Amino acid sequence: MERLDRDFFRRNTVEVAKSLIGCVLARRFEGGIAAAVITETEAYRGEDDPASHAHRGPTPRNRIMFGEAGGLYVYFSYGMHHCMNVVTEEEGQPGAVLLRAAVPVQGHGYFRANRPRAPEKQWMNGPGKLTAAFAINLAFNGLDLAGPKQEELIILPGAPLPWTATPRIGISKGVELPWRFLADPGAASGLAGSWETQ
DNA sequence: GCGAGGATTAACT
DNA sequence: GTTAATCCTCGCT
Repeated sequence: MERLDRDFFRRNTVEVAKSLIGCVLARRFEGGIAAAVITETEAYRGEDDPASHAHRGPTPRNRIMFGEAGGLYVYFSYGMHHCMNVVTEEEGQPGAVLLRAAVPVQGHGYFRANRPRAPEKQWMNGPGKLTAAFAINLAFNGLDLAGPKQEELIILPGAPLPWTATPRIGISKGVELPWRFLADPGAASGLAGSWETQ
């Protein structure tokens, strides 16, 4: 199956965030592949979005958000967690979709190894947990998910899932924008058993 | 150079 | 429901 290409990501950030629900995040580990269906995303844009890291213009940290669509923007937060985003919009226009949660569908052993203390249902039901399960860290910042060369981390198209839009979580500004998208629990549960989001 | 705060999580009471 | 953990980034001096 072919990965999502740059044209998929080079669109309005909110549209990409919706479209990613149901798509499959796939990671190549030594010896095999692990994959999970994306069930929760949030859209972050630029000047019009006070909650976005890109709101006040480019900095060394957020420069990836201003780059080519399909890039991976990883940042470190609260002294202990990483969060991963996919860059959207035309180059020069900031935008990224935060991947917040997913349901494992392949390579459970890898996820279990990366989340040794958590039960399966809580392996990746939050942004920090998702990056932990996929072993994503700052070394992945700037990785080109749409690049035909790299095989470490890609996103594959999946069956579209019904979703709901809600306000974003954990932010103090821009709280009124309904830019969080989460798969309908019923639809997601058919993929790999029940799941829940905190 | 310094200080504040953060797109969170897990372990408490 | 409350809070500690923990460190990078940014903005200001």
